[in-house]
Amino acid sequence: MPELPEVETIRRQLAKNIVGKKIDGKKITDVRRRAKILIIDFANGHSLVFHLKLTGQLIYNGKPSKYTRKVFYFDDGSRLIFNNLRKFGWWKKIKSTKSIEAPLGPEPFDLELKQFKVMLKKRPKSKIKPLLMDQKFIAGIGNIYSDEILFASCVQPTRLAGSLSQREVKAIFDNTKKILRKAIKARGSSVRDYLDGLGKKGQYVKEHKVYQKTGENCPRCGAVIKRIKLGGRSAHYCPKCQY
DNA sequence: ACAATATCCTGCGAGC
DNA sequence: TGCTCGCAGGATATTG
Repeated sequence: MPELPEVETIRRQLAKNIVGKKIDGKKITDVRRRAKILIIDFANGHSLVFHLKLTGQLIYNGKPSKYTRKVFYFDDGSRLIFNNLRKFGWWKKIKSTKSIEAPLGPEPFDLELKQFKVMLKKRPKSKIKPLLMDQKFIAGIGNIYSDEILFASCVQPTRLAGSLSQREVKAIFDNTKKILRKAIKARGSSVRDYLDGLGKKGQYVKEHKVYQKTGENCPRCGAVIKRIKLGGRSAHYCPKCQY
């Protein structure tokens, strides 16, 4: 499930390989990421935008498979394949990315603690996990990293934003950046379908403490990891050392 | 303002 | 073996 670290990994790899090349005579000037959306900019101001959703893959010089929905060819003969097994992902060509970027919340790495506190104050009745996953609230966090961030912060996913202590808010803020940073270093989490921009698996699954660890022992206190449904999503947490 | 649910789609593993 | 069922889930629309 590509979230911020996975899309950022792909972005970096693609940027290295395709900036300066051309598709249909149009020169690529940049490869950007906003939330979980990957953006390829062209010199004429137009962009190709991709959302990988659950099972999307963007692989530079990848070998097409039965799930390859689109292949982009570059002027040097290299290519970019877009795989989309469950067809939730999408891509399109647009003239401006403004309308796509406008509704999204701030990027975690651009965020300051003070601002984060103000954001939370506006949503006191929201449960913290669904809130962290709300792209209009903060960009790029999905089911995996929200579970891991809350575990690291010792906060239960059902806690209301307004009930968090200053200390807990700071922990969530710090752990968000820390975990996302570490996950990018590991090239993301290949739980099932995700592959990076070169077709390789991300290594961050090894660092998962609670995500999909239902029934296993908490690495911090030994209690049994629990799974609950929250807004149609599964939340994994330790009932003993997350409060 | 918030929660819960269905929806899109396909593969996989469990259970019978 | 081969069926059915539940599950995985990002974002959105809908209903409560």
